[in-house]
Amino acid sequence: MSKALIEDLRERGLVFQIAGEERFIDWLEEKPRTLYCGFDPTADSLHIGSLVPLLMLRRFQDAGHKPIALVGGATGLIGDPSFKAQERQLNTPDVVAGWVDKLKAQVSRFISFDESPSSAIVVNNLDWTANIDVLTFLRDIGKHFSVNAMIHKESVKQRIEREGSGISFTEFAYSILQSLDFAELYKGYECGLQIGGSDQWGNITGGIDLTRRLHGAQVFGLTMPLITKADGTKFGKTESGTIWLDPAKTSPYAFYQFWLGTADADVYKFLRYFTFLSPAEIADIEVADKAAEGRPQAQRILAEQVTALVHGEVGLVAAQRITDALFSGDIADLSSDDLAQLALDGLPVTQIYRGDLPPAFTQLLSDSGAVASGKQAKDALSRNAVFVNGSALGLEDNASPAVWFPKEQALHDVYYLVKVGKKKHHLFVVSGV
RNA sequence: GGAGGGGUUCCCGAGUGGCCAAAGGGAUCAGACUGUAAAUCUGACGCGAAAGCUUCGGUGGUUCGAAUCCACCCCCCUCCA
Repeated sequence: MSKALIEDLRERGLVFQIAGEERFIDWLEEKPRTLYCGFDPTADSLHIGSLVPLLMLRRFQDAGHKPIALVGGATGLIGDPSFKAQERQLNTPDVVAGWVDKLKAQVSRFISFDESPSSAIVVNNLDWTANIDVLTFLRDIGKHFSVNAMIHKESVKQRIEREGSGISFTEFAYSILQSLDFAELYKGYECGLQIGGSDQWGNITGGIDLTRRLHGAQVFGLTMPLITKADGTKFGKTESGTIWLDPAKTSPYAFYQFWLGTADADVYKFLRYFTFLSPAEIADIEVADKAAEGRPQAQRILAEQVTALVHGEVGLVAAQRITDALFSGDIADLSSDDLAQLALDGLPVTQIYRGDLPPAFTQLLSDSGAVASGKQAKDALSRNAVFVNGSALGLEDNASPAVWFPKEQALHDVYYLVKVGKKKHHLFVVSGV
């Protein structure tokens, strides 16, 4: 069972390093084990960077093990310096506490809570760190850490060695807190494995050392590779910012579109990372795509799988409905209800009275957020890249509201669907005379 | 506390009195080609429809004119104590 799990993870390329590798497989095979992964509240939502570890917890749970999702109510107050170029801004305790609650709900959706032995647990490390006093911390915990070893960790090396940066004691001590988490979870839940991104290696091995010193126990660590894109740009960011897991911050439609836009060079790898499709199924998709002309199927499958995982079937259907309407359907066929639904499903929408329309279309577009600035709108207009309900506008129309939104062309009297460029859509609801 | 080095437009990074809204690279946006790809080419890239307005850590000052010079202050880094 567990051998098959590790084999599957290796095939997917999800195993970067294992701490304690010689004994790890046997240990995992022996009986159902407890493992954990930490998620620090650095915002009011997780983003897709946390998806791989979340799914990893699920993969272990599916193989019969018990996952613990740790939300870093304490570590989130400090800030993990690992591979960060700069010291981070501290957030206030009540803000972090609010984020902890949101993250708890979010991580809970990816692992299952039944009454079985492998039922998941969510914990907050503030529970065991909040009341440690300084002297106890320094004497009982700090004594186990060698500063000599800590400053040589790759994760903080840059901050220590490179001119122009630096690291506060606060952040430097972060890895001690995370190490303590592992030891505490071992003590409280017999948790014997911590998983995390490859940047967490130093923090994980710190926890392994501490657990051995405090409890004389051998525990393990497994890291996942950093997710990279073939073009070298950072994974998980787009022009409109981070891709969040919270549908209020990134709509299911935008989320679906993000995955649909995955580069060919990355898409099969991402299928292995982000879905539960077997490596064999994924290989079949790749073969079929190679044989076929035109657009590969992999992006669509990836988008469907991941959107369903994160936003459920309902979210996926909504995302696809908008996608169909905007990219392949005929917008004139959309019913009034459909249009209203698109707005609810995440299509950006602006309501405005006809009399309040600004003097320039570029201004309307930038005010509504459809474009980043009037300059961009102007550029698009001059290249005939702006469409209202399917007909192109030019730069010469910029100052004539009657041309942008002619009454007789309104869909259901009030709707104007504006397209800027190939992919950006914005719905205007224009009322009044 | 002492000595030295820095803070430039989203990022990196040039720029030491006018030719600077500020080189170059990256990122981003739009067009062409396409598959809502990639690569490539073209254009845009502080804000503004425009006239024009606002930037180079902050505040004052010198000057016809300052990102560039002066004073004070804030922040970061290195070494020393």
